Amino acid sequence: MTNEDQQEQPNQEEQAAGEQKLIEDRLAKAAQIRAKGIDPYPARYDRTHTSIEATKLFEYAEIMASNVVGDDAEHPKTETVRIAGRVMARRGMGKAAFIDLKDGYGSIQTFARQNTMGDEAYEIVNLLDIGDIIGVEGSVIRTRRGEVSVEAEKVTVLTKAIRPLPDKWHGLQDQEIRFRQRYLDLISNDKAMKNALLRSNVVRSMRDFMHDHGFIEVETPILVPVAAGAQATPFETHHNQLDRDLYLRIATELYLKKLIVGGIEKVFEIGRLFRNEGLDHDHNPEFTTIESYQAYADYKYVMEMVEQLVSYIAKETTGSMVLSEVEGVRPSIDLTPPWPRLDLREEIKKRTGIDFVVTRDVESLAAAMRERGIHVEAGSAWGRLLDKVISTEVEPHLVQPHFLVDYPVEMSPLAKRKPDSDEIVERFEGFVMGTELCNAFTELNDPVDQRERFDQQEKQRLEFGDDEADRLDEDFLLAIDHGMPPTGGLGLGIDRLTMLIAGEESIREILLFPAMRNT
RNA sequence: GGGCCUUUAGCUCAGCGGUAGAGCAUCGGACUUUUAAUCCGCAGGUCGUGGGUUCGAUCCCCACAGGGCCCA
Repeated sequence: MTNEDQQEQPNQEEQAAGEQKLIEDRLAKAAQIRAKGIDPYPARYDRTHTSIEATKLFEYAEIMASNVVGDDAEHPKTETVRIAGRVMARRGMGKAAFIDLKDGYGSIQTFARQNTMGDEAYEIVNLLDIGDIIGVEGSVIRTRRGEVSVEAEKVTVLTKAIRPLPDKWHGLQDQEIRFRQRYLDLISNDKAMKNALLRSNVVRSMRDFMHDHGFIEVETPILVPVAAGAQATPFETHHNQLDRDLYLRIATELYLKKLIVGGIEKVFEIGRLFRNEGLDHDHNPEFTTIESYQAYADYKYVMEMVEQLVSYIAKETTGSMVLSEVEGVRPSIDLTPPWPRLDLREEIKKRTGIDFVVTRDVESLAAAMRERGIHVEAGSAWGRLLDKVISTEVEPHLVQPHFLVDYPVEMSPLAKRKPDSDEIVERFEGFVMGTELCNAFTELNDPVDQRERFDQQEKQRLEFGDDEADRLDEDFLLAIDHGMPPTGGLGLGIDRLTMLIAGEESIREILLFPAMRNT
């Protein structure tokens, strides 16, 4: 180690300033540990208990001891345990020290005394820093101040950290560092860890639900020749050997429907989608959805499944279908089925007076919007304008869970028309807290109609320069030419669902590594 | 794309025309039951970057970059 040499050169040591000084101090301690013949980065440690398990073990011992008479009753202690974790705080007192240890499950205090450990073994305690990862072997006791603690017989350095942790009291506040170095957020802020665990539990309970309902989980291509199945701008890439341009998928929809054609009658995929669009509090260029398709079901069936699924996940992850109020963010949200179904046309009429069946062309809809002070983006297609009306005038009112039902065909190129209408399709979207949670419809399985809808989208791309218009996928049309049974399909954003359950307002609090600009 | 706020020690934050301060962490010392340990002492900063105004800029102005919040 060169830093040992540096230690002997006071000039260099004095020159080391700021962060570099902190690092050098810690490297010097690592060298001192090595000088004792101890590896500060050993390969493994046979932990016997987590912090939580060790605490429970002691509490049990305490209860047992309360039934006996004598010294054991006054000072209950457990068998020897080995715990491991990160040093979060140190309270040194010369020949004794208290160290707060945090592991992946919780925290526990350790108590090191020179006369318990022996003079030589205790020296290691003085070489510990906040942030180091250590193992502690000893009995679990309760200190005079009442804290359950592992009384160290042996302390093992498992990893010497050479950079300091954020402030132990204020945690990590800097949002930029929280997102760019999420590990620091996880170490310092309990909420970050809580959200990470919640995300995992949401996905797990979602999988459980789908499997319990007989769905088959699949994985379909992420690199695709046509970015179809949704209205969004894709990321582009290139396969060198095939010398072929490819795209990152913007939806899993069309591949999953091919599997329906193939006879997998209940199918779902949980996976990452990529959309080349801006970032804000609820958009990230990559995000995770579940899409599911069920043969012989229609959108009404899917609606019931969604409210069952979402309320089940809430119950599994929080213990209740009623999400509690989050001060300054939202009232309590009751996800208990059934959720009210609102006819889209009626709801828009109620909120704005606009009847989209009457204002059926761009000019009249734009005029009606201007009349009501709704911003009209010049050159927009009719469907885009109506989407604007819905998102600004209707969605914000849908704080408690609701379904908006029956959309105009222009906005829904993959959905089946209602039997009694050429203009309306069997589609719904679920809303909670004023934002879209899911999108679902009875799938269009008429190959002739489907081709016309794609053509319509292509026309929209040309006429209105709508880069996000859905793309014609011949391969998909070929598939449904062979016959796709009547099918109900669903797409639901998992990050947004987790936001909802967590009571977070930003998707960046849920994504462990949200997209960031270059530094 | 537009507006507003923000960037100062490793972390959390003050300061706002006369080239910087606190708490925690670090470092040295005392301390064998503390838990934001305590007590004494030291050290640590191109004040986001680049221009400009000024005798003098962390502070005022402009541009750029990162972050945040609104709007589109």
